[in-house]
Amino acid sequence: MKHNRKEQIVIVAAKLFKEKGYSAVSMRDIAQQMDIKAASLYNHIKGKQEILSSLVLHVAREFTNSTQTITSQDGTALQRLKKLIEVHIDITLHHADAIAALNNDWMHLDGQDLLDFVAMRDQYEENFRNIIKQGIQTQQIKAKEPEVILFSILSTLRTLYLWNEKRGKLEVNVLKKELVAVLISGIV
Amino acid sequence: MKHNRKEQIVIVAAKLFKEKGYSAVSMRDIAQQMDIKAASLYNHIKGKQEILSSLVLHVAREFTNSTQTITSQDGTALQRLKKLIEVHIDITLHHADAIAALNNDWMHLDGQDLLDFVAMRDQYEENFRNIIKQGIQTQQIKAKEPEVILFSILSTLRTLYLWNEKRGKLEVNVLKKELVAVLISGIV
DNA sequence: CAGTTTAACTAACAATCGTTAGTTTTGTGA
DNA sequence: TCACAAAACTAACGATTGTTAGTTAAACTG
Repeated sequence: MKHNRKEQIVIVAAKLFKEKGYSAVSMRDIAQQMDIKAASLYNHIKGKQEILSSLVLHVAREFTNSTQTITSQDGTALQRLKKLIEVHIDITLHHADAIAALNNDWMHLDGQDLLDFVAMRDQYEENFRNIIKQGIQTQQIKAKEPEVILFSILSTLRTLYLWNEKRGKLEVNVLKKELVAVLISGIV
Repeated sequence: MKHNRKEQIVIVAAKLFKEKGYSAVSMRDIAQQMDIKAASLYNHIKGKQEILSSLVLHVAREFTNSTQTITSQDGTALQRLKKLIEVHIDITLHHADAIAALNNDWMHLDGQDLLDFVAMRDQYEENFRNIIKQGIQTQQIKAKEPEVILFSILSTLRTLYLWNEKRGKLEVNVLKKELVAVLISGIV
């Protein structure tokens, strides 16, 4: 199966990108990890850039789709915010390695891939921002600066991929509950 | 002044590292930004690695020193936590570019520099963790999992360098107040 | 002004980079 | 078993990497 082999390459590459970053990982590094020679990779992929864009755009699309689903359903701003956080956690845990590239290596995308990614990322943040603003309007959320809240929540979620492996992994539902509580209700 | 010139190189390099990451920035890139040739850089520095370690270890030491000052002074856990957050914000705004390398490129340090950095980082986190645990013991902090709180707060602080430039910079004291409020008291 | 250091330069090095071409091995289906 | 496709291989390419050697111009120091 050609599909299968390409996926293997992408998965292996993601792990290496996570450790050293896209630029510091060579095609020979990836090949070695698969017990083949670098030239053999090109039977399955067009080049290094394709590995990165497969990795990044695939997860970015998942984020985009999930958010649109949530905003199309009804519920209060706070309910949506909770749902958004939970979905973000799900995607993160399911694509732990790819998230690293999405966070740190997206700027090495080129051409249309870069434009597409930035557009999706902006749209995702805008969605998040609107839900927060809506929560402030309906007085479910008390703080004044929506940007600070957006920043705080998104930073935490985007860095989750690092902490989840570092720390003896909590059960998913426990993690969700704790994290939602801390992000929404604070700690005091 | 030799010192001055080296500092200039480090500052320029930090800006480039922030944009593309350590590995994607060549000595020729750095030189071009300073309007000299790459070979001329070596009149002032030993090599690329020295730029990175100057950058990263200097800021890491600032974090370490500040934390030790705070933990040596008295105050409740919550007061210390607030102070810690405020100092972290100060250092971040004062070394906006270097923070990027500290967050994303520390793994490219080598030898003793890498060991030193990891040790300082671990110690910093351990300090943070102890203050949170102390807050839970004295019941100033209500949440159960200290690790989730530590993760949430540190993630936000470590990503601040990205948001502060992106967003029309708030006045420092406003930013501190808002951020402390969101991180400590939540948003509902 | 003479002497010396500072900091720039040109040229080149070995190593490594992503990638291509051409060839051989492996596996599959008739 | 034979034919063909898939997937590995070797060898090499031009470009770029960090870095060194040797040289020259500018700037202090006596």
